[in-house]
Amino acid sequence: MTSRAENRIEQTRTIQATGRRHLAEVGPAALSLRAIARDVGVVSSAVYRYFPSRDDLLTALIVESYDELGDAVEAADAATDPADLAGRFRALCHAIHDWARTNPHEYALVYGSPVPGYAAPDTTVTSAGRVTGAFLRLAAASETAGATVAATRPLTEAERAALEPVRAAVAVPLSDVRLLRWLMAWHTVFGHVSLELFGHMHRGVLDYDAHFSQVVDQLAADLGLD
Amino acid sequence: MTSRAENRIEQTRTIQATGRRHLAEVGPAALSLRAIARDVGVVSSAVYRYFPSRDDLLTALIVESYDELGDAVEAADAATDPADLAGRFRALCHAIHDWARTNPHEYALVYGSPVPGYAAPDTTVTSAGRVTGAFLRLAAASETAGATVAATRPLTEAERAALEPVRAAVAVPLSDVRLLRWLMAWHTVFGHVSLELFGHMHRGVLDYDAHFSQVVDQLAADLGLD
DNA sequence: CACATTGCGAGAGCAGTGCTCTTGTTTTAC
DNA sequence: GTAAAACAAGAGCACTGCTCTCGCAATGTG
Repeated sequence: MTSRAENRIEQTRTIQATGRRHLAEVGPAALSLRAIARDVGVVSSAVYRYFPSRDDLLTALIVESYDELGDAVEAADAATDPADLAGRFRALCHAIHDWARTNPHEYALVYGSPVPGYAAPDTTVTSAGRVTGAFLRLAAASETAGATVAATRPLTEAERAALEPVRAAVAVPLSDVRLLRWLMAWHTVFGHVSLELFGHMHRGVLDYDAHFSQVVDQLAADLGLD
Repeated sequence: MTSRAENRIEQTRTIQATGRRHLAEVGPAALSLRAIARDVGVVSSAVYRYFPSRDDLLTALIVESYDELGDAVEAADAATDPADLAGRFRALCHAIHDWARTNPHEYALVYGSPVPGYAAPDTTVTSAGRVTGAFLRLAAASETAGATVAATRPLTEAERAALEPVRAAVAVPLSDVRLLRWLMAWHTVFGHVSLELFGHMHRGVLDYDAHFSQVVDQLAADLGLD
C-alpha cells in the first residue's frame, strides 16, 4: 500500500497545508502549532516528527509564500508581450500588489517585520530572489532596448561600490542611472504596498488601486519604458 | 508624602519605561507583560491596574515610538535653514533613516506588520501624523517657492479623487504633479527603510547609508528642491 | 521467517504566557 | 471615624512551544 516514506511526505504536506490555511486566517504571530495539530487530527507532539520547531514550519511557509508570489510575478510577466517593456513592468507591479492584497498575512510574514530572533535560512534565498530576479531581468531588457531613464545625479565611487552585488546579479551591465532608477522603483513599489497593507494610507488615500496604478505608470515613465 | 495619584502616574511611567526597554531588547512579539512585571518588581496582575491589557501597553509604546520619531524628524527640520528646501528634505529623510536604524524594534512595531487583530486606536493618529505632517509642510513650502518637479503623467479624475484627503491636509493647494511626486517620495523612503531593516537588501546592497543618501538626493532632485 | 531496529502517535509533563478573580491591606473621601 | 475606593499579592484558568517516555507498527537484516 502506502509505504512509510509516502506517508511521511503526505503527512508533511497536510501539516504545512493546514498551517498555510491557519496563516491566512489568523496571521503569522497567532499561528499555533497545537491548533494546527488539532486541525490535522493529531496530537501536538506528533507534529514535531515532521517540523523540528515552530520556526521550521514558519520557514516552510515563508518559502511557500515567496514561491507563490514568484509564480504570480513570473506568470504575469510571461503573459505579456516580451517587447512591451512598459506593459511587462505594469503587469509585474500589479501582480505584486494583487497578491499582497489577496494574501495580506503571507505578505506580512515575508515583507513585514521578521519574527523575533528569526534569521531566514539559506533555503529561502532562491525563492526570495524570484521577484527581484524578474525586476532585474526587465531592467536588463530595458538596457538592451536602449530605454532612456529620467536623469539622475552621478553616483560617487562609494555609491557605485555599494551596489556591486546587485549589479553583478544582472546579466547585462546596467548604467548607473538605470540601476539607481530601478532600485528606487523597487523601493517605491514595496513601500506603497507595505504602507497600504499596514494601514498607513488609511487617512490619506481613498482608492488604493487608483493611486497604485498612477504610481506604477509614473515609475514606468521614469524608467523610460514607454 | 506622595499622594496616591502621584504614585499612580509614577508607576504607570515606570511600567511603560520598562516595557520600552524590553521592547528595544526583544522586539514587539516577544514582549512579555510578566517579564516586565518581574523587572519592575511587582506581581503580574498588578500591571493590569495600569494597563488593561497587553495591547493597551503596546498602544502606549506605539504612541511613544511615533512621538520619538516625530521629535527626531521635527528637530532635524527645525535645525535646517527654512529656505533650504533640499537641505530640509535630506535632514528629514535621514532623521527617519537614523531613527529606524537606532530603534529597529520600535520601527518594526510601528511600520512593520501590525500585531494580529490589532487596530490602532484613534489615540495614535495625532502622533502618527507628525512625520507625514512634516513631509506635507515641506511639500507646501516647495509649492509656494515654485519648485519645478519632474514631469509626471496627468492624473485621471479617479486618481485625483483618490488623493482628496491628503490634499485637504495641506494648507497650500498642491498641484497634481507635486502631490504625486511627494507621495512617491514618501513610498520610496519608507520602502527603502523597510526593505533594509527587514533584511531584503542583504544580498544586493553593501553600504546602506551610501545607497540611502543617493536615493534621497535623487528624490530631492525629482522634487525640484535643488 | 524471526528478530532487532527504526519510525511513529499518544500522553504526560515542564516552563512560560495573557488574563481573571478573590483576599487582605492601605489610602482616600465624606 | 467610618465607608468607599484603590491597590498588591496570590491562586488559578486556558493556552502556548517543546521534551520525554511509552507502547505499537512498519521496516530492514540475519
